[in-house]
Amino acid sequence: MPNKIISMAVIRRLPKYHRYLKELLDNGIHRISSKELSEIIGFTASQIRQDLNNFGGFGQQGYGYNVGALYGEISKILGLDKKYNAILVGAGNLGQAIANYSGFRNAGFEIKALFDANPKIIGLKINYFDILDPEDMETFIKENNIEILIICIPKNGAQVLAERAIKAGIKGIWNFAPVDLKVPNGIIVENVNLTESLFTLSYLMKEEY
Amino acid sequence: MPNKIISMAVIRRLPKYHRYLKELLDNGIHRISSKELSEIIGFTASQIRQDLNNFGGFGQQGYGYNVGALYGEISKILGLDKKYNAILVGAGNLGQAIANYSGFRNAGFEIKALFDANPKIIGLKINYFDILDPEDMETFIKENNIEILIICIPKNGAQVLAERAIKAGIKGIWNFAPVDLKVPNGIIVENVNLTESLFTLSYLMKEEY
DNA sequence: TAGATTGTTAATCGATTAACAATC
DNA sequence: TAGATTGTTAATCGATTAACAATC
Repeated sequence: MPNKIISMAVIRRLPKYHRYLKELLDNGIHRISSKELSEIIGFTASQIRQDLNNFGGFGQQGYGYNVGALYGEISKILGLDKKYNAILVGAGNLGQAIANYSGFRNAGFEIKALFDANPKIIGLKINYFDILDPEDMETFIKENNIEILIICIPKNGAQVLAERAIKAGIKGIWNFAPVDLKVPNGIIVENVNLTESLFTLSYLMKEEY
Repeated sequence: MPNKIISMAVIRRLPKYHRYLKELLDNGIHRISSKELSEIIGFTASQIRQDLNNFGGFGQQGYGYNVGALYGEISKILGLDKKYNAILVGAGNLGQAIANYSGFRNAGFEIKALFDANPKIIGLKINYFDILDPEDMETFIKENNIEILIICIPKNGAQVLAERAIKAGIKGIWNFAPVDLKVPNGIIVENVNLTESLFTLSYLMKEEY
């Protein structure tokens, strides 16, 4: 199929549908109309129908959407029906926080090892994760089918690290370093920039609303 | 001044200008045109001029922009010319990672205390932060002029926590709990939803680009 | 002055909302 | 069947890009 191009605006709403549908399911709600969903998720009913119809006609006229079925569809759309192997580089506070968050593993993202340049912790096990030497990263990526690199080191080493991991075969980067990585076509980078987020809060607090 | 309304699209670009201008300054570059900046930041020159002109005419025809002056202007626009007192609730892995990130303090955001419901750590000091009892949060907010609440607890307690803190006087919430908080007008919420970010990466990796 | 580059208006593009025929 | 609600087209709104006069 000649994949229709989906705008980033739509893509960034998908995880929110996923989250709210899960909540509905947990609350035993099995059927919902775009109008009802709009009231709890905060998008317009029209936008919800437009968004979903980018991917297929999941609803039924006169009825609405089956919550479980729609949840399943969106899970598939998000690629959550497969497993991903990941490694995390930079086992500091933030790196360990992310590694230990069980939600990611439950969603199919398995962190296979942590890497850290600090010789004092290389070889240790922290919360069931082996801490390995970054020198050995490429070999590990190749031998363990690692698709995702999670970058939790300061900004200075991030670009070089990314390049090494890409050369070794990873396809996606979840980047917590405050730097815009330059990567070849086909490599996906998703940034989490905490400073940018905090500064946005600061801007909005300054305005007199 | 009857504040012109700035779109979120523009607002979310501001921290990026701030970051790149800082980098230019650090590299000893004191003058830049919108065209040159566009090449390093990845926005069009036209967009850069439009964005900046929402806030003032910071450039000079025939010359471009003075990097230091523009950096100062954007710092002010972001509200970084003042200090903010914050508290963080939920001193787990993620909470401690955020509390210990020195960049925030350097930018004027001071975390005055951590709060955690775990009786085993209440009263302790972790990395210079007092761990306090959440029971005492309201009093602490009032006595220490706390403006920002950082939420690092699981989603279930987040809404109630936010309401208590708002009643006690906080104005902004930096929310790491995967839930959309309902807050009164005038209270600012900035969400960091790691799961949504990871799922976006997953979606993009699934597509054959 | 001549050249460069901004500030700003106008044109275009894309995303959201509205409307309604199709249909369950 | 009648009522409800989708899927989808058309209209609107907003954001980005292009163009150029103003001006340093």
